[in-house]
Amino acid sequence: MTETSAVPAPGLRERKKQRTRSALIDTALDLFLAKGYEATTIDEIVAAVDVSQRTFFRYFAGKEEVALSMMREYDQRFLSVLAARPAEEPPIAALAAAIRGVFDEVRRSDDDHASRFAKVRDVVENNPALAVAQLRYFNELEQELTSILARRMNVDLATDLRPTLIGATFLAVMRVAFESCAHESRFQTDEVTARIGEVFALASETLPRAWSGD
Amino acid sequence: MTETSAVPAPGLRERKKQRTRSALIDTALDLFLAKGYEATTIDEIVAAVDVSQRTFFRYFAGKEEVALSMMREYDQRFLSVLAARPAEEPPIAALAAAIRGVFDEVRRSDDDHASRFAKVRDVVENNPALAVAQLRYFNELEQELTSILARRMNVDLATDLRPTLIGATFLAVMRVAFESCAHESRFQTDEVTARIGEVFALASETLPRAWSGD
DNA sequence: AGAATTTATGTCAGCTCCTGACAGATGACA
DNA sequence: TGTCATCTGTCAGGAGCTGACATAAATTCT
Repeated sequence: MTETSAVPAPGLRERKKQRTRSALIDTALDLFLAKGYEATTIDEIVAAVDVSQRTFFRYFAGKEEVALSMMREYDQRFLSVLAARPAEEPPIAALAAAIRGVFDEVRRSDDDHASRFAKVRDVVENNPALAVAQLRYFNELEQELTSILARRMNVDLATDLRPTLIGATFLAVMRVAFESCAHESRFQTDEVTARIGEVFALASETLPRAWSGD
Repeated sequence: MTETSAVPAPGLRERKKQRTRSALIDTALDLFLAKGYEATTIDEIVAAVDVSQRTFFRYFAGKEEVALSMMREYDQRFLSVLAARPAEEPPIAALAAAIRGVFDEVRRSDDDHASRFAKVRDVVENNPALAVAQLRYFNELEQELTSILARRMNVDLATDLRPTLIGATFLAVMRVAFESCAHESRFQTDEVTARIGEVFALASETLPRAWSGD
């Protein structure tokens, strides 16, 4: 009953692909949770799903990707929500609204997503290599984010550094919020959104003061 | 004439180690510049230095480390300069002063350092994998930085998120400065310091406004 | 429906990064 | 000089990842 418009019929082939992809993600996450990320080998994952190793690497560029592929989906949603915000809105307000929008979507979606999300955060928090990979994702997100901001502010990225500055500091603040949640093992969406609100308020109070030379 | 106290005599063994370490770094960087990072294999590096592969991995945890080991040294200097700043200084001012201090040191040191620095930035900028590793370094730096800030501000890191916020945004701004330099292939220390100054001024003007809801 | 074409998957062979275990070489120190 | 600690080399092997080619399956065409 999930209807995404402009997609007449997924087709058997496409459905099978989605199924294997999901299977790979789920069993990988479960194995990571059970045995740890490093200790889990790709051979074990593909054996459990009953596909060849080569197939795995056609779906995911590497072992990290399968763990973080979901994050990327959320990032993409965030960006599209942001792009849809009215242009008159000041940058930080638009960013805050976009974050809230994504969490609303997640909350409304099937429990499946929420449980996967919790698993991913759990796995990532307990593994340095994945934390690094997550940094990379944040970095990619930052680039897409700044280009959207530049469009909104109607300036050129190469000559005007303000979109870059705002995007970078915004994501830094978000990162602080997420990490403080992780540090206290608070992964429920309600807790996370609440924390984001707190950190946002704190940032609005702290940063202007700090950067104006106080 | 560089005197680090409490080091009576380096000893032959220690000197040899330093020599191998330096040789590995230099030849690695040169090979990276000549053939590219990915295309350069560890076997080639150790062959050029005439050491076994096993030895390489005893000096560096991985291929990335040899390229970025220098960055880490600068980071350490930055942190120690920061720790030495007077406690009355506001956080951002102390951070700015520490950055300036490190660049002064670099400028005063042998040309060796400067040329290595240029090589490193060149190699890193042209390779995604290294850019990722650099993100990791930035992240480690951030943690050490925030704990120093917390000590300066005399608060607890776990309960007061302000040091984390300030540290994260400060490094974000520095990153913007560095990346804008790299984007224009400006690696001279004078150019970099000048750019840092500009970005700092821009941040002081932009961020307070953005975060106070303008 | 059957043939033709596209596309996903499997197999295999091989490269590179990285590690553990053990043996040999070399500087440190009495 | 001889003992000891430490650095280094060699070997074997596992894990991640890729290219090339063949097979199987789904889509499209006739």
